Amino acid sequence: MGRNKKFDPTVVLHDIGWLFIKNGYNGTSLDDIVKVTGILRGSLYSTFGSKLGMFIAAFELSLHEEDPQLKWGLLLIAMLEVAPQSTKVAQMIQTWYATNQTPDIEAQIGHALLRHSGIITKGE
Amino acid sequence: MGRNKKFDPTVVLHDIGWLFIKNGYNGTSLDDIVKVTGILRGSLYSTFGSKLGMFIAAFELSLHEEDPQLKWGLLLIAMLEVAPQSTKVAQMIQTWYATNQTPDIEAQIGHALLRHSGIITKGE
DNA sequence: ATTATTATTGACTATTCAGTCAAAAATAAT
DNA sequence: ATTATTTTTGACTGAATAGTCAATAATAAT
Repeated sequence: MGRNKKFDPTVVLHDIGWLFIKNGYNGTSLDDIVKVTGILRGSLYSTFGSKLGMFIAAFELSLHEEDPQLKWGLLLIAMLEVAPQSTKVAQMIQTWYATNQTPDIEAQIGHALLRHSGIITKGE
Repeated sequence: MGRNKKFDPTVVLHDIGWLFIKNGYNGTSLDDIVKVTGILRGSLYSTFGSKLGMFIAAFELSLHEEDPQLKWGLLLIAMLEVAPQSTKVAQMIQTWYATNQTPDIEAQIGHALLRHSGIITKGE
């Protein structure tokens, strides 16, 4: 009963995820998110609860999906910016790490960060 | 002529550096910096010009010093948070990378990030 | 001792921030 | 068609933000 959402949360979370990757977590404002998604703050808050809720939902989505760019981008931001202020995010990273531990995992992370910061590109 | 500084900029930059490591760049406010250093904003601005100037000075110092914790902490923050909004910082990282490129550099970066985020500790 | 120069002080500003909420709109269920 | 329920809307709030600046204090150079 009542109306249905006008937007697809999954689509919106992709937009939000890429925005966090571009600007960082603390570097992204809610006005930025409103602008990028076209969804007004009230709707965003009623769906995701808080800015942190938006990050967590986008991060979780990225872990259950195929796009490695999105996943690595959000992982880096989660590790460096968000984990210190959210035990839930810290636990999510822990879980991911426990599941994905390989001999070259550190090199993979380092590679992702070098790519993220633009110091190396594609093949390099 | 005129009075000399009451504080040692090098000491202050260490305090600022550790604060940036703890809270991130965008997560650190000038009130935080004032509190930690005991130096009022006017003096900080007349010495370092801007918040970005404070980061750059602390980062540069860390690259010319011995403390690896400080250096790696600021490198991570520089790569993930600051480089996207400062070409100067991006160049500093480039220069550092060109000079310190080794076969295991990516693993080193990944290791530093895992440590920073508390996912691994000391020996692990 | 005077003075020109520099540093300190901290109140102030204008802007941006995350988050709220009452009203309006839409619609699923009956 | 009515109604109960949900979503949307966007103006609003109080707090925090980076940065400024005129006044004051200190002092190095003369």
